[in-house]
Amino acid sequence: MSRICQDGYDDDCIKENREVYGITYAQNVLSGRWKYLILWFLKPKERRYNEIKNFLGGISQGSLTKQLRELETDGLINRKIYPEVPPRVEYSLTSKGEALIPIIDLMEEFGKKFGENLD
Amino acid sequence: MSRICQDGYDDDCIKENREVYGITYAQNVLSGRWKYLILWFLKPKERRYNEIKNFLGGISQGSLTKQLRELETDGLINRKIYPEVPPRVEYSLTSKGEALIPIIDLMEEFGKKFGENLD
DNA sequence: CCGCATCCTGCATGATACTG
DNA sequence: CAGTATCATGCAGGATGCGG
Repeated sequence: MSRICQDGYDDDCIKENREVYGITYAQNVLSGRWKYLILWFLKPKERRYNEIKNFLGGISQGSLTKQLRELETDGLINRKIYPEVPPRVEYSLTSKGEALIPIIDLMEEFGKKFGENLD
Repeated sequence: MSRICQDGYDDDCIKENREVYGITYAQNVLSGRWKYLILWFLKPKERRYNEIKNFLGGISQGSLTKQLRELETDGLINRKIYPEVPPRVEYSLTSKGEALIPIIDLMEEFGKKFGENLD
């Protein structure tokens, strides 16, 4: 999803969205098909690139790398490179990323309670 | 954002995503650029179509109608038509929609605490 | 093993015109 | 006022091939 209110907005949008700025910000850093699941998967412990990829199943390498870079840029995850052969890279939550976990947990509860089948 | 795991998934994706099914479901019903803000705006009381449109500022009529229909189809909002001239339509949260409010509130808090400027 | 570069496609959204 | 219909478009994400 593209970021909200960067262009084409009018004064009402500016005024009103300042009130709900936090919602828009959270939505922006979480925009992306796989980010909720990635954060959820990193919740218990750090994970390697291929662990995440196998967990997500359907994601392409290009997309996974992109989502991980965005999460890193937004300060939600750490990326640690181990100079080994073959290379090893481990991802983990930052404190900012951990602050999103309650949101994700609530979403999980909501879906368990209200979710029907997706098809 | 398109719905996750409807096609092209492999067995891992099925197996693993069942664990996090709720997250995916919540993400699906909330997919759309304006839905969080619409739900937040409906939180205090029911609102008319044009109230929502003015609040959001930048949205087009076509997009707003589409998002409202999706929210209605997913059972998050009610749509009440008053047979007047000119016509009046009021939208309000269902109990299912209200169940999402804690999530939105947490996102607002998160953004207030961690958000930088969007540009 | 963990990427990056490139190309391609679908879909969400916007723009615009029209209507009961 | 609250839509519907149609068309245009930008961008997220997938596919594929190559690289340290």
